[in-house]
Amino acid sequence: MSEKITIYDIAKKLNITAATVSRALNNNPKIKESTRELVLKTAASMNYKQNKLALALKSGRSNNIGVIVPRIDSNFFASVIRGIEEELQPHGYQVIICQTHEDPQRENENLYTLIDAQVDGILMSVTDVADENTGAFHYVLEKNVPLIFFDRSKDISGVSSVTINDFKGGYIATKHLIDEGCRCIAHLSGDQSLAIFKNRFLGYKQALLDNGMTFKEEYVINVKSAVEAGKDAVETLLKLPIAPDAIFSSSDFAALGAIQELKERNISIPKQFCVAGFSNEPFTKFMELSITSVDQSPLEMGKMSARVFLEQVDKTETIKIEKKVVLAPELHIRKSSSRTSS
Amino acid sequence: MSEKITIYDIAKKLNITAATVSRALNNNPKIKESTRELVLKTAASMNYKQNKLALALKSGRSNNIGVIVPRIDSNFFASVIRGIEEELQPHGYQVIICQTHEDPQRENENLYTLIDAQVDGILMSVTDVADENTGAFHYVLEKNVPLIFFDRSKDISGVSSVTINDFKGGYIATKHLIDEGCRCIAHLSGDQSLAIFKNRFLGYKQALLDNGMTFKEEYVINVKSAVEAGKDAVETLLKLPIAPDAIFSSSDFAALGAIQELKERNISIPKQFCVAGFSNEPFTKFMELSITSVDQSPLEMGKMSARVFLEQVDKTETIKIEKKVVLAPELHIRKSSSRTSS
DNA sequence: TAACATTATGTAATCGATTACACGAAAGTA
DNA sequence: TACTTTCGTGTAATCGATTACATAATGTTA
Repeated sequence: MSEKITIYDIAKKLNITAATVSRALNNNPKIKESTRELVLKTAASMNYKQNKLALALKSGRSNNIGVIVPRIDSNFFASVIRGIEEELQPHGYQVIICQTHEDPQRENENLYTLIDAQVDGILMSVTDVADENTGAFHYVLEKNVPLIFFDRSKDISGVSSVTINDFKGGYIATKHLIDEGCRCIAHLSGDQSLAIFKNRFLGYKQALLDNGMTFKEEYVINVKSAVEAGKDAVETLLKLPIAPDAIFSSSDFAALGAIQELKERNISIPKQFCVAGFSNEPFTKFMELSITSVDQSPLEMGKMSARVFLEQVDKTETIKIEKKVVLAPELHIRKSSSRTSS
Repeated sequence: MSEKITIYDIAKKLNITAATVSRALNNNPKIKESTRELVLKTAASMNYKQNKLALALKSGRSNNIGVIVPRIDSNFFASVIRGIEEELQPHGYQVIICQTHEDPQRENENLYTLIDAQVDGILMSVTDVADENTGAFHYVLEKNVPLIFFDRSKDISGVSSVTINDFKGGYIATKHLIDEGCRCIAHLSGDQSLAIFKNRFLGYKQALLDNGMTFKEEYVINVKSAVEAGKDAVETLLKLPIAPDAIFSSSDFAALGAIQELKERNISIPKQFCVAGFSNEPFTKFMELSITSVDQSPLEMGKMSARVFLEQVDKTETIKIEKKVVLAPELHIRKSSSRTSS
């Protein structure tokens, strides 16, 4: 029914060559004004649409960029992607989504697939930072495809990154708990091979030390980012000789679980026990007992990553710029830790 | 540094033609076994990767599919996209994301852009159903690109859709409130030009009538899907001569706002007042006073949409199949409406 | 008017892969 | 031995656009 209209069809109709049509459509100054107008009018009337694939093949640029995340149905990653899409759309780029489900092999496959698909850049949040196998990453770099890490990054030369200052995030959350009068603060940490969790932990530790409090290993519990894990952690913590009176959790979900378990045990929040989480998930502010949390400004992170990509893509290919953007975390103080103001 | 390796490079090295290389790589049976092995080995050693753009241009299939949603950072849409990605990834398709921000013009632009980019199919949730301007949609259909609506659909011949039974969703939620002993149930509705909201409303109405209750216009309030809107609605409802004792909200966010406002006024939930929402947003089950809500199984909706696409794409192009898949909603009963069980 | 500059357009290669058709060589058949 | 298949590979067109180079048409100058 609708045959594809190409520049050859236009050329034939006007008794000129495809080259002239192409030039006319691209506003090449060497084309006579009358010809240009004729071509433009004819193209419109024939409902011509440029075939981007042909253009991509010729130019070597697909105008697609790939985004790799552990999973898309998390508020954080979805917001980052939103930021990326909004920033790149005006520049004519389309965003291709890939998920790793925290599987390093999936991550590798995604990288190869995206390069195969000739994307013009890859923005990603790394899944397994500890994995020594950086083959796929170097493969990307060899192809001179800009690679940008956001949130979770890996230390690879030539790769830019956009992260938040997780150390500071851990620090201000912990400092806040101290300021609220908490004397013994526990920490629910995440996978320490990931810099984000490591730094949140280090920020927590430093805040304790800077404020004359002692740091003890047994108050740090490694948890998965899940409600159940938070409950279990509280159970463990309350068995300690000296029970803590506050928790700084590197995950909002674990913080929620902790709160649920504390309530179960009739421990009053924030009076007897304060809790702060990390990520500022939407639910933290919806709760009746709203949860204090560190915001990571995911939308801004996405936009910034996109901007870094745009900078890289314009540069001469031979120059490797390595830009490290670090965004500031922001503590949202809510009921779960507001003794003074409530 | 890393020049792109093409089949011509392999051909030159082996003193054969690119055609033979292509055939060997594609397991064409006409190729001598020894030649095939040689080519495969050489290709591997030269680190050859097929250029998908060239393939796409030749075959007319990009192996990309476009997904258009109002916004990606909503749990519902993100989950649908997750489902789509997981179902299509094994089939070699990449997912391109577009957002409309509820702007019909953006929606049109996205449609044209995706077709320009030669996607093999478009899966979308419609932004403005009332808009009579279906030009972009027909443009897609003329190009014989499979178009599938999910959740929010528009009635266009030749277009398949995957939705949930919103009527039933509204019905079972309302029936549940009736069963809990509520005598006067209000409804927070959404944009009635969207079938999903219209049907939730109709289900609500029918449940009332089927159970000997009277339906009154003044108990139906049109709200935006936002917390504030829910609060305002409660304020309005409580001013009525006979105040309602329950709310069925077509949005979880409005339901949350309603609950907050009711609590503010010291109305006890669920004893004096029951509330049920729609969408089963993550926060509904996290609340201390968890919120009853209708689940739309977004992941399943995404997977199903992808499957419908896969069916369409294989068929001969001339046959227009129009498949309407309707998923069953599921009511998750929680504290905000559990008088009997709690 | 001859010589030259300028302008607009045509010719053909290119991007990288696929594939209908052609063709030579080997194998099978009479 | 002569003829027909079969097999494996080469030739060249194709997908749709861009662009270096060639060339025709027009204008300018001495």
